[in-house]
Amino acid sequence: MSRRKHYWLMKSEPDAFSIDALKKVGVEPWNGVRNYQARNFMRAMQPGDGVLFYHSNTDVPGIVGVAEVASEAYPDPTQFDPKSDYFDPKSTREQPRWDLVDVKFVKKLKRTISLDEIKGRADELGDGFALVQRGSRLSVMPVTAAQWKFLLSLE
DNA sequence: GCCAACGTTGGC
DNA sequence: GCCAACGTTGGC
Repeated sequence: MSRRKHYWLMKSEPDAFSIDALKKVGVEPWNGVRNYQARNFMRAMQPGDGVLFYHSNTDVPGIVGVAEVASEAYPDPTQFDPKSDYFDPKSTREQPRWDLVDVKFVKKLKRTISLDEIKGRADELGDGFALVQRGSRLSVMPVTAAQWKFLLSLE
């Protein structure tokens, strides 16, 4: 089954995992997502989908790079590991709660497309872009092809 | 099933 | 470090 390429935005705190860290390892399992909506978006991902890599909780939050979905969703192993911060005692191997996808480095942007700048372009992005919705804490969200194109044109 | 309490996210 | 917004938990 193939389908048209979809686009996403994924947030990471650079202290925990940055675009530079992804560049270094090449491919990384995107573990630790513990939000059902974000998980469901990952379940909808297919290899080859585009990912905007976003740095949150940092001096200048914003889009810093481009990555690519490199696997279908599969159970996040950290949910089974009692020593992990992401351990979930309610999750079992028979019935895992949390999935992840592998994410592959594509490129680092020449500059950060800051959240400030993105907010300033809200009109061009259209309503309901989850990133700039008040109070939105979603860490994985869909991006339309038009939004993808527009955001990368700002680089 | 309601909702208060609590924990987390993430901008500032 | 603060705190608003939001999701989850658990008592009832």
